[in-house]
Amino acid sequence: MTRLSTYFLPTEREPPGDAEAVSHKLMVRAGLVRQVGAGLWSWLPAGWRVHQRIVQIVREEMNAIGGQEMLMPVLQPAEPWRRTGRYGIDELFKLKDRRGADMVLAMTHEEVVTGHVAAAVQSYRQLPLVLYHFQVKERDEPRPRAGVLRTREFIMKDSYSFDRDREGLDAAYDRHAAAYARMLDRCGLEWYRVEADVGMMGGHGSDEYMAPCAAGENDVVLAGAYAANIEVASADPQPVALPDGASAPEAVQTPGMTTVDAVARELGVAAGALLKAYPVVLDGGEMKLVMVRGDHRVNEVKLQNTLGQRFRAARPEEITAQLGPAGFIGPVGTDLPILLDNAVSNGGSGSYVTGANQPDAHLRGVQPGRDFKFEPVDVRTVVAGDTVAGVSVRIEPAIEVGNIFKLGTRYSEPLGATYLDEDGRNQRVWMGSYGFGPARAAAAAVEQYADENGISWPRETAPFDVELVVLGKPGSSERELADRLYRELGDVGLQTLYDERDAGPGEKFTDAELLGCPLRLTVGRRTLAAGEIEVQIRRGRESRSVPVAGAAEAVAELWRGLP
RNA sequence: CGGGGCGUGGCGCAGCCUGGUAGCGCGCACCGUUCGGGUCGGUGAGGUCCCCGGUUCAAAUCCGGGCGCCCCGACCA
Repeated sequence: MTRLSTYFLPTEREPPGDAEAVSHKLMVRAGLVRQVGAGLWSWLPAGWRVHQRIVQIVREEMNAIGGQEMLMPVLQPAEPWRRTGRYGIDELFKLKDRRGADMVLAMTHEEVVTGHVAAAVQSYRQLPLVLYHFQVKERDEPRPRAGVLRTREFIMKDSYSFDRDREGLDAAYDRHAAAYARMLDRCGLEWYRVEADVGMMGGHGSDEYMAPCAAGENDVVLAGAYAANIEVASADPQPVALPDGASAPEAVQTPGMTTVDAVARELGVAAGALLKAYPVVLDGGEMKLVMVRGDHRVNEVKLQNTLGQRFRAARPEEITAQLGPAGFIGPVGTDLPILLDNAVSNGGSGSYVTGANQPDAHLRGVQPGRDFKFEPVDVRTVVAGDTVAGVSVRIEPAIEVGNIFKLGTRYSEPLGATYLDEDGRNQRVWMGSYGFGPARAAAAAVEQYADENGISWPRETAPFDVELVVLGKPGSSERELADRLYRELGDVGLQTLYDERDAGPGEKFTDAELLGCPLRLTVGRRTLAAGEIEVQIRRGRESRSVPVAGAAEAVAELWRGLP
């Protein structure tokens, strides 16, 4: 129960001059957050209420799957991070204590939680376990952005599952997925679960929870039941018109034409009828030639996963030495291993244009298989126009609000988390980790539901259930009734923000719609004459009236039916 | 890390090019007015012009260096 006249809710008429994202502008204007430095934010009282509500939803759903809440420190010794090989991560904040010991500020808590389990768990009888906490994470991001969407310090729920084996992990993972679906629904978000990159750490599977919105930093590929992060998405390519084949490749002069567009225009063929060469050098020094359609782009994450090892783009002098001048290279006549993207058709009657590995020349009439040997791969980035099972893909920006990950023995091995099974044999613990960002969930809700008047919170995450606005001068009969209604709203369990400031109606209405509580009650002369109170539903701004008698209960009933 | 931009009362901005008493709107304080969509009038407070150095009789303004912040890209265990 909160009176606005004494509440710290500094609203602004103008957004920060440097804000771009809707959530950034509105969360600052509504008085929810304030910036302290790049990627560093304070949560003011109303904003913190939102954060706390989301935390509580997550807590309830984690407890429902048997999670046990605990707390681990942000400041940690560096040693376990060295053991797991994560000390070298650029984003990891590193510091020394007064004795000169190396310390880190944790970006996640695998090292510490696994250490506890390693020390305390000896028997299969102590497994499985799900441990979690809400704790500050520190990440020295190269580029914080968009208000609280990408920050250097943020609170995350991270949970960790510990099981005897892969089957146990799979079950824990599935339980988390079910919990995540419930918590995201309760947060009122539109969301997708998408296949994600498991990253260089290997691992056994990963899904991301994405909230689509304009300010999102990730692209998700959607087609019917298919949903994947564009980093790992696969789809069937849009068809392309190919020139007829020839009996053999024929060289054509293309002076100075080093781009796909220039060559396609000169030869009068579609960009997709060209083969683009992307030479890469593997960790061991071996060079391979990756080929994709001219209208496609190599997806480095997919290529990484295909190669199964680190790689870098070849340097111009390496390209010249092994193939030919950059801009004119191709797969014909080279001994390099060739990886050909699946979007390139082979076996048909059509043919492609490629670089000739000679200055100012391309080859046309090239047919994969006949003119060069290759290994088929899927390494391109999905584009609009592609299809999955016949359905055209949509590509939408989205915010990652959660990520679940099958770690396997990635951490239990270096940190020595083992147990004895029934036969007395030492076995490694199988782990999963599961993150969720309440701040991002809050920002995503702002992004998804804001209108030209401000924020429109989902029912369960709003800072208050109801904002009660009283009009009329201090001491008027409206004030008296509103004071009573304020108490009654509390009695029926509604969290209410009471705007009893000595301010004009316009200012109060504007502020209420900016803050975006699901319901706004107005006590004023106009409807009071008819024995009624106005209730505005923030989302859609539809207004209706309830009788003064029994108003609080009627409002509570209305609130329960909101999204 | 590459590219671009910004830094002037609490917020949003002008002034800088062409050096000469620091301005506007909103907000804030007080008085009156008004009370269903940021009402109106009056009075007033509030600024190391990001920092350091240089040029100059004189620097918010010109020059050099630094710091901070934003946007695009790269990156994002």
